[in-house]
Amino acid sequence: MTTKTQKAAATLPLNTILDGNCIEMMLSLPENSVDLIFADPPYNLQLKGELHRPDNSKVDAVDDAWDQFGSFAHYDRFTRDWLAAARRILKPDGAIWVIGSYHNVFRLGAELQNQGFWILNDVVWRKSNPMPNFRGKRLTNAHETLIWASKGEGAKYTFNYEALKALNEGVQMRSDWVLPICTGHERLKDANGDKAHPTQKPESLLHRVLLGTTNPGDVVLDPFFGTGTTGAVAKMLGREFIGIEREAAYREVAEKRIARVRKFDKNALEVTASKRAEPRVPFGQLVERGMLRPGEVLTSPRGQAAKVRADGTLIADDIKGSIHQVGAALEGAPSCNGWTYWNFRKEGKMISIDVLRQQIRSEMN
Amino acid sequence: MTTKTQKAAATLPLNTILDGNCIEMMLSLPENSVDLIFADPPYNLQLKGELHRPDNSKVDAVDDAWDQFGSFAHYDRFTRDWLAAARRILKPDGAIWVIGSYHNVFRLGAELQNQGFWILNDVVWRKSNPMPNFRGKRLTNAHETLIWASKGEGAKYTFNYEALKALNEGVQMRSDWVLPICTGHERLKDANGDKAHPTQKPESLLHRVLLGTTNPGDVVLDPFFGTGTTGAVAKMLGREFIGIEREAAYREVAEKRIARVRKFDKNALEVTASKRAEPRVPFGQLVERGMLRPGEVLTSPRGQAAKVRADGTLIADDIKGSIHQVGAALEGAPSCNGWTYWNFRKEGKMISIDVLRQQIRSEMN
DNA sequence: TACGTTCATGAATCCATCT
DNA sequence: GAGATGGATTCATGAACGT
Repeated sequence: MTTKTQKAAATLPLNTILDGNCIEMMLSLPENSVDLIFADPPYNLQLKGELHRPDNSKVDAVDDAWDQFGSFAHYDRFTRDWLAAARRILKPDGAIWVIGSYHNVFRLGAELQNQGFWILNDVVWRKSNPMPNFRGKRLTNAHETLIWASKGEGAKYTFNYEALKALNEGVQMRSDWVLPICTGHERLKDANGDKAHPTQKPESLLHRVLLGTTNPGDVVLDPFFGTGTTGAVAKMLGREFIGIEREAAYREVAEKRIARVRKFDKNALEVTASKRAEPRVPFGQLVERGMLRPGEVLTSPRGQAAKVRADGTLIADDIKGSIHQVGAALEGAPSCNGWTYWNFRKEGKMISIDVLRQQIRSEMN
Repeated sequence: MTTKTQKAAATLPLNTILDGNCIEMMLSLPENSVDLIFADPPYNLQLKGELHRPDNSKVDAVDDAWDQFGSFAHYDRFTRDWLAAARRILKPDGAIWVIGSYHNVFRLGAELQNQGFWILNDVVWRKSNPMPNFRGKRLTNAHETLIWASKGEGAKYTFNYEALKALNEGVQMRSDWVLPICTGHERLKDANGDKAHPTQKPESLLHRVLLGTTNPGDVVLDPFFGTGTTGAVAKMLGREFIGIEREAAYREVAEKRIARVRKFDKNALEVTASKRAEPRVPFGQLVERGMLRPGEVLTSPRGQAAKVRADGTLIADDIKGSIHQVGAALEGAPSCNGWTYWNFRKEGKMISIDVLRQQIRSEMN
C-alpha cells in the first residue's frame, strides 16, 4: 500500500499547472494520490440573458435554454462528474474543500453527500468589505460558504487544531471566518489594468485552509486553478500543489505569480503541536526506571490514596487497574486522564505524575 | 382573483395551532392563502455514540424520534413532500424561510430550487455563544443557515429595506446575523425544569425575519411549530400566525406561551443584538493577511527579537507562544499586552504592531 | 447589597492505537 | 476486524451560592 502510494506520488506533476479540462486531467492522474483538494467551481446559473454551461459553451437556445430545471440538471451532471473524478484521486485519509454561494452551494453540498463524502464543517467566509446591494431589494450578500469534507464516514483527516487555535488568540477556531475580499496589490491585474480574474480568492482564506487541514509536504490539488491563489499559498507554506486550468490567460498570470512567491522560513512553518502528537509513555516505565517505587502512594485531587504496584497498575481499596481506570472508578466518570489526575509526594510537596512523563519525553529528544 | 383570495383567507384557522402531520394539514388549507412560511424542519443529525465534555459531563443531544431518518433518500422524500405542500398554500407573491445546519441544509436548498422557488439570500445566523467542539476534532460549529426564497423567478416579495437598515444602526442589513442562542428566561422549561424543546429558536431571529419580510396583518405559517417562537413573535409584531405541530406536549407549551405575549413591545427586542465593543483581532490575522510574514522578526522595547510563525505564534530562542506570552516571558512579568509591546521594521523605522490592528479594525467598520 | 466563584448547559454527524 | 485501553478535550452565559 505504501509502495503504491509512493509510486503514485512520484509520478505526480507536482507544482505545475495542467492545461485542459479538469475532469479529463483528473482522470489522467493516479488514484488515491493527493492529500487535499480545494475547488472553487464555476456557478454561472441564473445569469439571465445568456446561459452558459460550466465549460463555457453556450446552451442551445432551442432546448428550453431559460428553463431553470434544465440548467440545474446540467449543472448537477457537471458537479457529479468532476466530484467523482476528484474522489478517485483523493487519498483515503484526504479531504476536500469546495466554495460557493447560494447559487450553487446547495447543489455542491448535496452531491458531496450523495457521493459518500462526509461533511466535517461548513464554513462561512464573512466578508468584511462586501459589495453592497445597490438596489435595496435584498440583504447585502456578505458571505460565501465553504464545505470541508473527508472521503467518508469514519475516514481520518488532517486537522491542526492547536495551530488554528493559536491563530485565533487561544480560543478554538469557529466555523465563521471574517476576512476581507481580495483587493489592493494582492488583486492581480491584466495588461489593460483590469482585474485578471473575476473571482480571485484572498490568500488569507487559503492560508487558513492549508495551515489547518494539511501538513508540510502534502499534495494539494486545485481543479479550478484560475490565477493560482491555492498554488501561491501552498508554496509559501511548504506544501506541493497541482493546478488545472483551461484558460491560457489565467495560467500565464498564475505562473508568474507563483514564481514570485517565496517560501516561508522552515521554523516559521513549524506550528503549535497537539499533545496527541507526542510519544506515548507507559506509566509502567516510571516504575521500571525507579521514578516511582512499588508500594508508593499516589493521591487524587480529592485526597484519595492509591498504591503503585510493580506492574504499573494501581490499587485503591479493592479497585485495581491502570492509572486511568482507577481514577475513572473513583470519580464515577466514564473516563479519566490518570496523568493529570494523580500526584505523588516529594519533599513534602504534592507533584503531578505528569511532570515525570515530561521528564521522560524530554530525554527522548 | 381577489375575491377568491379573500374567501380563502376568511376560512384560514388564524392564530391557532393545528394538531397533526404538517403535510396533511397543509393539504387541508386553501391554496395561495398565506404570505410567509417559516420552517425549521428536523435536521437529520445522524448522531452515533455519546459525547462528554472535558469535565466528563454528558452532552444532552438531540436524539428525539422526530429527527431520525433512515437515509438521505428518506429525508429527501420528506423534504420534497412538505415543500410541495407549502408551495401550494403560499400566495404567488409570498416567500418562504427555511433554517438548517450542514447536515440538511444542502438537501433543503437544492429541493427549493428544484421546485422552482427563487433564492433571494442565504442568511447565516452566527451564534455569539455556540457550544464548543469538545474533542478538538473540528471547527466549533458556530452558525446555522437560513434560506429566504420567493415563489419563483420574477415573483414579487415583501422586503422592508428601511426597517432592517434602521435595525442595523443605519447601514444596510447584511446576510450574516450575529445573535445569541436561546437561553435564560426565554428558554421554555417543562414541569421537571428541563428544556421543553431541544431546539428552541431565539425570538430575536424571528423578529428580524418577520419585521424584514412581512407586513402587519400578514399571515405567517410555521409547519414545524414546536414551542411556538414564530407564533409568539408574530403576535408581538401584529402578524397573524398558523402553527402546525403534532406533539401534544409542544402544543401545550406553545399555547400558554403565546397567551402570555402582549402585542407591540416595540423596543423590548433586539437589545442583545448590537454590542459595539471594539472587535477582538487575533494576531494570527496579521499573518494570514500578509501584513506580517512568517519568519519576520519583531522587536521588543529592549531590543529582543522574536520570529513570527505561520500560526500566529512567536518564537524567541526557545520560548514559544502568543505575542502576549512571549512578551511576558521575556520581561519575567505575569502578563504583557503584546499589541503595544512588539514592533516591526518598515522602511527602516520601528512601528508598533498595534498600528496594524487599528488598520484591521477600521476595515471592519 | 454588591461582588466574586462555582456550576450547569447549548441542533454535535467530536479518538487513536494496540491486542 | 472487533474489542479493549490509553488519554486528550471547552466557550459564553446565566443561575446559584458564598463572603
